[in-house]
Order: sequence, then structure tokens, then C-alpha cells
Amino acid sequence: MPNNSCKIAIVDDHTLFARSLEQLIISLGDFSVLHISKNGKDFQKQLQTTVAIPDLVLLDINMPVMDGFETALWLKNYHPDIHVLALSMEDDELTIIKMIHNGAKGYLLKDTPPATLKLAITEIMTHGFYHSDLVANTLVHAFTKKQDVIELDLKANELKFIKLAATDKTYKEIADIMHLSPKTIDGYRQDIFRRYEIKNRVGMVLFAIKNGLVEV
Amino acid sequence: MPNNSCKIAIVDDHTLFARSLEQLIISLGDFSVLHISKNGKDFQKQLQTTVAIPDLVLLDINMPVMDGFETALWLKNYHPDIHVLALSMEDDELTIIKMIHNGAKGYLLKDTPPATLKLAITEIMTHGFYHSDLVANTLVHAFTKKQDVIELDLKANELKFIKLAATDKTYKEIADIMHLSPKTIDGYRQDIFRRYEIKNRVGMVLFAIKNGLVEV
DNA sequence: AATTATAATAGGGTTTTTCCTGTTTTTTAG
DNA sequence: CTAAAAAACAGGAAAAACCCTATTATAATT
Repeated sequence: MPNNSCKIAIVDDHTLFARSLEQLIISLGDFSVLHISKNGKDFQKQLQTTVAIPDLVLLDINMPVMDGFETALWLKNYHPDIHVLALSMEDDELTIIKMIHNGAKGYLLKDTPPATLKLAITEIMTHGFYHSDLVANTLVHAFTKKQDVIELDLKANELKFIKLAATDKTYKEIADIMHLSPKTIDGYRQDIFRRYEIKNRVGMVLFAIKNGLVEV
Repeated sequence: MPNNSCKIAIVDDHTLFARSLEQLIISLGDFSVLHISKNGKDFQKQLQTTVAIPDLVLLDINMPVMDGFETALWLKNYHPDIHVLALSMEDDELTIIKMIHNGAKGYLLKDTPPATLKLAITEIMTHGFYHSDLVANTLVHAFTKKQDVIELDLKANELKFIKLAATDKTYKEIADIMHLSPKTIDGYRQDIFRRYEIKNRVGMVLFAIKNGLVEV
């Protein structure tokens, strides 16, 4: 006997789709649909006026007013217990990554078969996340290819200096470590600032991180 | 007819394993084993003395002298064309992530069936990478969970300040933006430095990044 | 209204960073 | 060997960052 163990909310601006999704979910058994919202803002209101908090929200991405990215991020911060399952037509890398990064526990394309939807929901409720091959491959790909560091011909010493500059050491300390005069270090700094149009040390640290020169 | 299209090198300190792996690979057809090295250093020498450069290297991780991490990193920098397929007994998250991050195009456990090995090699040679469910799941997991930001009760203004401090703006400029006196800003800074044991602005920037307060 | 707590602001001094313009030393190339 | 290039080093000064110790608003509490 279905005990409606999982309370679901739907956030999608396409009413027709949302309604049919509701029917589908109910038909899967074990799930109940608490409410349907037309966008993130709408959903926020629902959460504040209703006592019933959903366990999981089926979240569309392309919506007016407050889209899926914002909504997921907001949920992550203010309702971390509500699982987010993203539903979208987009399968491009950046979209997927952004949603996962914003806390989505799963990502399904809208043409996914019902059985997969059911599996995804069940998996998220039991194991905390469900990731299809699409998501897994996307993430792996993004993670591996990330290495396209542009050539920024730094001399060995300059590199060493930048790495140390991305640290809470003073230039004097850096000079000591590198067995060089503080004035030489200052020369490196000046060169690097000019070459890469960097304004100050914080700028240099950010530059180093962006170019994968240092780990954070 | 097998044309030995893929030239393979094996780097593993367990001679017996390496030798039998060699036999296995040859038996798979289409592959040839160029040389076997006992560790990374050994392999470096091989590369410098031989004219034959392998297309792919089966790389063990736990080795003396120069382990798989170092070797993969070195290859990534000095021989980016040589694909790395990591072979290990470890299946823990950090190990996998480090190897992938250091450029491995695939990661197999040593008890993988030969057919999978063949598939992995072929996939890497044709598509550039092969990732088993193990790797995919590990990466997805690492990527998603990464969000457990610890509570570091920052007031709204302090957060705004930190975000701006992780920028090449001066404190004076920050004060302007926030419509506050430079002295107030200096107060924020002092408080934050004391509370989180931060030494200087670079330290604060790194702190902000580590805690996901700012994107890089 | 008085008390307390918190946020904002100052004074003033030390250290570090930044900038500009050089000189000396070392390396490289002709 | 020598000219040229590059790397290391310096003086000196202004700006920014850093630090310690208050004081004044503002909001919250009793």
C-alpha cells in the first residue's frame, strides 16, 4: 500500500507539463505532489505560507522571474534538506555543471522515461543523489579537460615567486625563501604586474588561481 | 590482421604483474608493449634513451622512488601526447581524483577483467578517455558534496566586505562602494583577522576562496 | 529612561606594498 | 674576447595595509 512517503513539489512555468507531470508522479505510487509553482519566486512564497515542506522538488531551469539556477542556490542555502532534481531540455555542459554545482542532486532531461524518473526520485531519497550517464560523463569531461592552461611564459623563478605570493608571506619572507634580495623580488613583481596588467598583490593571487598556477 | 596500432608502456614495480600484463596485452591483439619500467624515474630514462614513444602508458600508482601521481603530472607537462591509464588497487576517492586531476585518461582497478582493459585502451585511443562507473561516480560525488561549507557566522556587511576584499580594489574603494568610512572597513578587517586567525589580506582572500565565499 | 550591546568611526603609528629610476653582475651571442 | 641582453639588486618615496586603542552613534533590552 502506497504510503505517500515522498512529498514532491513541482516548479515549472509550463502549466500543462507541470500538470501532466503531477499525474505521472501520482501514478508511480508512493509519491504525493504537495504543490506546483510557476517559478522560483512563486515557490518561495509557497514554502513560506505552507506548513508542508516537500522532500524533493522537481525543478525546471528555464523559467521567468527566478530561474532554476537561482532557485537551486536559494534552496541550498535556506532549505538544504529539500532535494533538488533538475528537469530540463538543455543537455549542454555548462547548464548541467551549474545546476549540480548549485546543489541539484540529480539532472534529468524532460524526455526521460517515467521509469527513470521514478528511479531517480527513489535514489535521491535513499542515497542522496542520482546521476545519469549524461551527468556523470559531463562532469568527468569538465573535470579532465579543465587543463587547457594558456601559455603565459613565466620563468621558473617568476613562477616560484607567484606561488609564494599566493600565500600569507611577506615579500621579504619570500625573498629569504628564494635566497634572493627583496629588491629582486620587487623586480619580479613589477615585471609581472606590467606584463599581465595586474594592479596589486590580490590581483596577482587571483591571476595565479585563475590560471591554475596554484591550488586552492 | 593486427597492425600493432597502439604502442604501450607499462610502469609497475611488481615485475611479475608487469610481465603477465604484458602477455595479456599482446594476447588482446592490436597492441604492442614497448617497454616496462619499475617506477617513474625509470620510465623517464626510458623515454629519453629510446626513440620509440608509447601512445599509452599503463601506470601503477604505488611505486617507490617516483609514484604514479608524480609520473602522471610529469607526463602531463612534458609528454601531453602520451595517454595515461592508471592501474591501481586503491579505490578511494582522493586517489582517483588526484590521478584524474593529474591527467590520467582512465582509472582501472587491478582486478578488472581483460575485456574491460581492452575496451578502456581502445576508448582512450579513439575518444581520448575512458571512465568506468567507479570514476564517474567518484567524481560526481566529490563535485557535489564539495558544498559542505562550515558555519562561519559572518554578518551581511562582513560578507560583502570579504567578497570585495577578494578583488583588486583598495580598502578605500571598498569603503566608498559600501558607503562606509574607511575606518569602519578597517574595523571589519581587524575583527575578521582576529576571529579567523588571518595574517593579512592575501590570507583573507585565500580564506574566502576556501570557504566558497567567492568564486574564482 | 537608563543600561547594554552592537555597529560605525577616529587618531596615530608601524610595516608592507607599490612605483620610478637607476646600477651592478651574470649570461649569452657574435 | 666583447658587446648586448637578461637577471639581480638598490635608493628613495608615496600609497596602502596593518595594528592598537579609544570614542560616538544606534539599536536592543530591561
